[in-house]
Amino acid sequence: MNPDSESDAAAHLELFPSGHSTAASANTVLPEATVRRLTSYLRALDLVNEEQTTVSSQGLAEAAGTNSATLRKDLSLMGTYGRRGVGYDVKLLRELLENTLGLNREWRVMLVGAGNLGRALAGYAGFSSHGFRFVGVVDNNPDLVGMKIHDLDVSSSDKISAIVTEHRANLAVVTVPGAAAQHVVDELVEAGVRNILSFAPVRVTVPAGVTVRRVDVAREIQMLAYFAVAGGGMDK
Amino acid sequence: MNPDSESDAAAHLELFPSGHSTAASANTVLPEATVRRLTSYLRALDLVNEEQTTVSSQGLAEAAGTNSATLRKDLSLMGTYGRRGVGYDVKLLRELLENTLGLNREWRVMLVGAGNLGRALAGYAGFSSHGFRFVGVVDNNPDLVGMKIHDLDVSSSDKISAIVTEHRANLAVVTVPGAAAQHVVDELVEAGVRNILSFAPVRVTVPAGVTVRRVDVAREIQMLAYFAVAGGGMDK
DNA sequence: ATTTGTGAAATTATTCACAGCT
DNA sequence: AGCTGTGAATAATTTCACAAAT
Repeated sequence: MNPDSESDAAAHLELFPSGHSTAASANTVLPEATVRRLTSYLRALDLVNEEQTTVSSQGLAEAAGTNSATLRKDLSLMGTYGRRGVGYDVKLLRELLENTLGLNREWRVMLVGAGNLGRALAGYAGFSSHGFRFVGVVDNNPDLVGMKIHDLDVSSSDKISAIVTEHRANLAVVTVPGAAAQHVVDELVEAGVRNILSFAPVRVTVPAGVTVRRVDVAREIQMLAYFAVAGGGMDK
Repeated sequence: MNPDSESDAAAHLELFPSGHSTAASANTVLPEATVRRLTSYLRALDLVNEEQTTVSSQGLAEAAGTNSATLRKDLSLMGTYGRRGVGYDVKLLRELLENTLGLNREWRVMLVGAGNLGRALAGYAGFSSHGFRFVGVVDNNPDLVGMKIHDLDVSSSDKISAIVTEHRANLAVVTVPGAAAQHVVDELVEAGVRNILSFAPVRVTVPAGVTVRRVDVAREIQMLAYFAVAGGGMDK
């Protein structure tokens, strides 16, 4: 199973069950590890020299923190054609990655939870530059309702459904405490949201067809602690 | 290589190179995937009934979102002994997990970046409850210097080294913009910090022996977008 | 009667290495 | 000569399935 994804929506069937899966094009779902690296490749593309119109698997892989064989395998899964002896066209590759990742669409994001974390995310440039636009913010703290966060009015939490509908939100970011998370997610799902990024430190359950990805900060710092102790990065 | 870890410090040698790696006890470094799940098991333990003194691999795995075989394999890597026909002792298992993950130590955490994200993390209860204590906060925004964040005074960024030394910080959390990240990390490393959790959206380079774990929020939302599109969770 | 611990099998992911194109 | 695309080889991880323990 998928370690960070909490629904079955990401665990997919092979659409060409038998042998001939050569150059799968956009039909097969890519492995999660590959998708993770695709985001790195996209970011690494920003680092290539402005004048450079082409980039080698070697060069890009280094910037992205992998090796060239992995990169070529990854790209070949999307049916990409670089040019032998030359490399990959930078512009084309960026488009391919953006299309594959679904960043060419408009994602209308509903933010639930307007605390420090929510505010940090609402202001994060890395979202807006890739098609993610916040269309609504709610919080159940009355002190926050009415405040403005990056041009958006904070509404009361009982408006979730209305706002999702009005702005046709197709993605939600949840930054509420663990105790509130399941309830909030239920409401979002009920309102029709099928894609949720949750920062709450609990596992939530959702119906089939809904994907929840979780960012678990506590887990990350715990894993850091483990490798520090096990790997000798612990002083005294 | 390790997808989320940016130094070699987490990629370790097998300490018993040849065959007999049965019941590895605390000597071998665990696979990253196992460590990730250990954090889930620890969290799932909080969900077991107060009166329940023992838990089965089946029950705990379900709460943690895996299957029982994986859980038993994971625990067996730490040389654990549950009791056949009975299960695992809840209290003992929690201790084992905390010890293994290094959560029984005191982690003195230096926070660099006191923006919304930094403040959110400084106030996050999930840290303090597992041995992570913030000992200093710096920011290079003069407006923030002198402010208090959860009992800590925000200092100017040029105090990094002094504060790390004074409080013997052994872990740092970095929430600065990408452009500042490498510089900040260099200073932390120079000051002796060997374990860094970075939220900056860039890859940083560090000397061998220093571990950087990165939490990349942009990546997570992009991956969510991919699975939404590829998996049919995209309306219209 | 349960439930662990673990070899063996199956599956998945990564890396090698080189033929084939430019 | 340089660099991709990809089968084949290797490595890592997960799952099966059952003997051993209580």
